[in-house]
Amino acid sequence: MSYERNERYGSDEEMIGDMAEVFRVFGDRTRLLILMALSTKEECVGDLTEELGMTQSAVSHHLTILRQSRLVKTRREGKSIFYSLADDHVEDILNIGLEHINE
Amino acid sequence: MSYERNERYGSDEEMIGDMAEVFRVFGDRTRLLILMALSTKEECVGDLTEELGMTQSAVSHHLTILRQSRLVKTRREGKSIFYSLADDHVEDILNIGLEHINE
DNA sequence: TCAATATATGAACATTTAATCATATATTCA
DNA sequence: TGAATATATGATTAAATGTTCATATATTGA
Repeated sequence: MSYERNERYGSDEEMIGDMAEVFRVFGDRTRLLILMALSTKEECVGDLTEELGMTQSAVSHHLTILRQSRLVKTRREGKSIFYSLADDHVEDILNIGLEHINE
Repeated sequence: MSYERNERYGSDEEMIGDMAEVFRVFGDRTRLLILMALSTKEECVGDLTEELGMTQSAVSHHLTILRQSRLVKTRREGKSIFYSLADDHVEDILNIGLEHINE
């Protein structure tokens, strides 16, 4: 395997930086729990908060990070905001991480 | 997809924690560069150090982290220690991260 | 055995990160 | 409009992380 520069990136540095950032976002227990919860169904912030047993604020901060990394997308319905995985890549990454630790 | 408990793990908590830890290790620019360098060939610490343009100490600290996470393995040859990727999973994870940012 | 070379380790420091608390911003419904 | 509910945001703090510097531990060959 060789890691060639992609057209979308002006430099390798930039590409590596983005890659590291994505992995860093996955590298948190709470965010993994959120992503796994969302892998079966979309869910609103309140339900996620209850499920995770942490403060609403903490969950919301993590959701912001996940949103900024484009790993999740949102949909508003009345007062609630429903979160779901942005695309199939997210599950692929979760699965490969799972495979790795279960090797 | 559902994330069921694996036999190897006493609890989901433990499994999630391990997964987060693996991703966290990938979530660093320098470590990604090391892993990518090692994806084509084994390499000793000195060469990696030169290639990365950082101090030998910094590189060594990162290598320790990679070793502890079992992402790389080592082989001594005289005074040099050669590092290489531990298994195919490592490249799989790199590739999927690369795919994600190039989506 | 001693000097030279390659690598690892520990302590210190600066930066980043996650959690919390308080509060702001929607949205609904009476 | 105003109260209630759901979510987001900003400041603060404690803990984790990456780098550096100094030094320790192998290994080789003279």
